[in-house]
Amino acid sequence: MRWRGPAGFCVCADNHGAPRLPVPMSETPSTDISHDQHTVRRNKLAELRAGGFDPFRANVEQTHFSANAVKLHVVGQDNTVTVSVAGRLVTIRDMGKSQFVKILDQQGQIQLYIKKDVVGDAIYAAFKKLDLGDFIGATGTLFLTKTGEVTVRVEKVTLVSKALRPLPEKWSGLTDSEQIYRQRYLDLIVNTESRNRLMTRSKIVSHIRRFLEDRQFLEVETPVLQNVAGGAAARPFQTHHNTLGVDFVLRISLELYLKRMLVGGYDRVFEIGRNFRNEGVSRRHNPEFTMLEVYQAYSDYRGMMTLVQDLLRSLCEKVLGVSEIKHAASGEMINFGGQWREVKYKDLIIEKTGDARWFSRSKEEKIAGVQKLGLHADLKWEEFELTNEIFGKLIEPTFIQPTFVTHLPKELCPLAKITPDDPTTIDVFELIIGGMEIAPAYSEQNDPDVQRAMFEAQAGEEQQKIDHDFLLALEHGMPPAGGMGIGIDRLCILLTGAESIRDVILFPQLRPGS
RNA sequence: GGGUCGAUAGCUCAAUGGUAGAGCAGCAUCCUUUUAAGUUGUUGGUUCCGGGUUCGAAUCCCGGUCGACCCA
Repeated sequence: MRWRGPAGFCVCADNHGAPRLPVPMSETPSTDISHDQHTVRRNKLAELRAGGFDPFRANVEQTHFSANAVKLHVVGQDNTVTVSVAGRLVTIRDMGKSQFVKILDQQGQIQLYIKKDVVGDAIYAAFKKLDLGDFIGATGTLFLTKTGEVTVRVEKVTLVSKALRPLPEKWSGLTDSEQIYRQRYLDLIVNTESRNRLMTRSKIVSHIRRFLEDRQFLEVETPVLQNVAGGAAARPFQTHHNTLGVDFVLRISLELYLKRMLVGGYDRVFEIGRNFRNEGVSRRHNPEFTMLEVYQAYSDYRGMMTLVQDLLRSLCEKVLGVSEIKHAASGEMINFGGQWREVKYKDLIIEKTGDARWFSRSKEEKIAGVQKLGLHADLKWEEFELTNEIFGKLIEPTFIQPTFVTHLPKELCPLAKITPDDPTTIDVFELIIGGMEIAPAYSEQNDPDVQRAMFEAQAGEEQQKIDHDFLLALEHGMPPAGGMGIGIDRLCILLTGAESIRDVILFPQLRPGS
């Protein structure tokens, strides 16, 4: 049954149902508040309600998103296809008795053309009272304008939701980074680049899921609240469960629970989940960040090499539609084709230090060597940390093209298998692209006794941080496996050419505003 | 945690110790194919907050808040 508005409303003359734009009952400007846009809009809202019109409707017909609608137009056949679109009013070009306006929906913008003699005086007058930012629904036919833009010739139009605050300036958008992060929704409305970048992130994550599922990997979800934060070396956030009366920490890694899944017989598993590290905030670090971890039984780190190459190539091709991307900082093109470079960690260090016997030098000699390279050497650091300073500061940033650095010192990760012919290194790789660590992968340690010993050595005086429940799981037997982690945020920085991790996170962590 | 820089109208930005301005947005006006539409007029300020210096502070000094970048 058709809804009929009370007197004073404009209901469309057609028989399609819903009431359309309201016609204000009276002009009621009293004091001049024209400078205060919020008040002006509140007054318009009150006028709508006083007229019995709902400024926040339940729904409106939407047959097409903007880009899909535009595709329906056939050149030379104007006004043959009818569409209903909906979105936020972002541009108004008022020409008196007709207007071109644009609305923004998930796919972008579409232009609408509304003519007084098509919709009638009352609807047209009401339409003129709409504000930038309001949500409207419109139905009409597609035509091509003089300048060649597919446009909806509006026959019916409905105010769907009133905006009480003005939009940021349409040309420059938002530039204040603080406001961009705190009010991301505004950034998404007015900054097309942000919109596209963050939408690309969604597509990347979605494609990763499909890619892995196609290869028989199962997605699982493991606990965020944990008794022991394992799988990485990082300070955890602490929290408390009231009714259990127990303190928990937020996870810093997905690793130990996913390996329990291998024990449980899930041979190929992955999780895309949030990790939390109570550490610094920077262009490359957010306290909460998203990791992909993948485990494949009966594979090893070399199997992960193939997997990650296939995955990244697939992402470039299917999500970005390219085979190489531009490295934002250097401008160099990163090529994802061919066999990626593979080099041993030790060889890189020896090359950089020019010292073939670097790894048998004393700690004092290593400190001197680090300083000689112009780096800060903290006297408290262990020997492997001194060496790794060279890697992190002088080697890693120079690898723009995809590079597998293999056989890292065993102290850098206690969860990988020792290299059979070198007891000082582990069977792992670190994939470097664009000067960033993108993906570490291991031949996973599955000997419970070796694992316990490595945990104990790493924990030092903090033996309570050892996850004994995980070791118990390993004693039940875990298949050999290759495992890999990819920092999704950094991957998105790389693939979208962003300058900061904050640009690929919808709501990056900030101090509370005032 | 340290250093550097920044915060002015709803938004984007001017104003270098002497009357806080412009564009967009808003308000009002003209305009029935515009593309940052155009036209005429017009409203709008706790210059981040708190102190200080000065006849006088957006501007100089001190402290704080928030942000960006660099370093740890």
